[in-house]
Amino acid sequence: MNRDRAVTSLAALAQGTRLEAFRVLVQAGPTGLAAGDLAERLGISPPALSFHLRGLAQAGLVHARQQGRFIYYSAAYDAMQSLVDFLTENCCGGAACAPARAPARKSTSRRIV
Amino acid sequence: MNRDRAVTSLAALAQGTRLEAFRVLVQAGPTGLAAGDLAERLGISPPALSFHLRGLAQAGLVHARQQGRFIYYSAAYDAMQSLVDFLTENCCGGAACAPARAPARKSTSRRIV
DNA sequence: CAAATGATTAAATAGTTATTGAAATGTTGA
DNA sequence: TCAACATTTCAATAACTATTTAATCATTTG
Repeated sequence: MNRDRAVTSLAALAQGTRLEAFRVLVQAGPTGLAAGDLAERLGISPPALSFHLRGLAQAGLVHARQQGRFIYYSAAYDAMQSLVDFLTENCCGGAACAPARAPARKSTSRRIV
Repeated sequence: MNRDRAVTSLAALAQGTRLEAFRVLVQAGPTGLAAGDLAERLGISPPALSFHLRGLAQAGLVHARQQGRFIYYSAAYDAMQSLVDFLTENCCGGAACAPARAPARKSTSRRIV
């Protein structure tokens, strides 16, 4: 995992329909779902689903396999785990993360967010 | 954490400059960095940084505090952890989920606080 | 108060993304 | 082969995102 791949993966998940599709596939398990079933479940048109699945597949977050006239999509758990590992690595400069969980200091400085 | 908040957070991280900014802040620790220092470090203009920090702040991934004329930005570790938890929850339909839930092979970095 | 500094906001623009309907591709079974 | 079905690709458009320059806001200091 590197920055560009992480951006691609994050972008793939950073959209309501795709995040929902991915989560449905995660819960569907390794067998996955046929594209048509997934489209119906999400309430979107087949071309719309195809567009979004393309993004997820390019990011490596879902796998597709053809079975007869159906194409089954399933979640790529390992890719998901790689992304999570990347996001959480080098936290706190590699040092102990304890300081990060210290309550926000009530200094004279003004909190603006 | 819900779907919409997750999408906002993922979108905030799904851009090279913002992901890089966030990672720099994560490594900078709880004190964070002044906006100017961060802009210089990333090699982008102040307005560009302001635009990107706004996205990260709205997603709750960074905190800002004013100190004199400087505004210090720091990573919100707890928000990051919430996102990671959301992404990995309900994995495999709640059933046994060895592939995705196994401890990270090369590190123990999944938890960041 | 005025000047200087750090940062944000505004306006304009180029580039990217999502959505829709129509057409095309590929697979199965009569 | 032909008809039916599942899915994808194409083309057009609307909406959103990122970047730039100029202007504005806020804080400190002379």
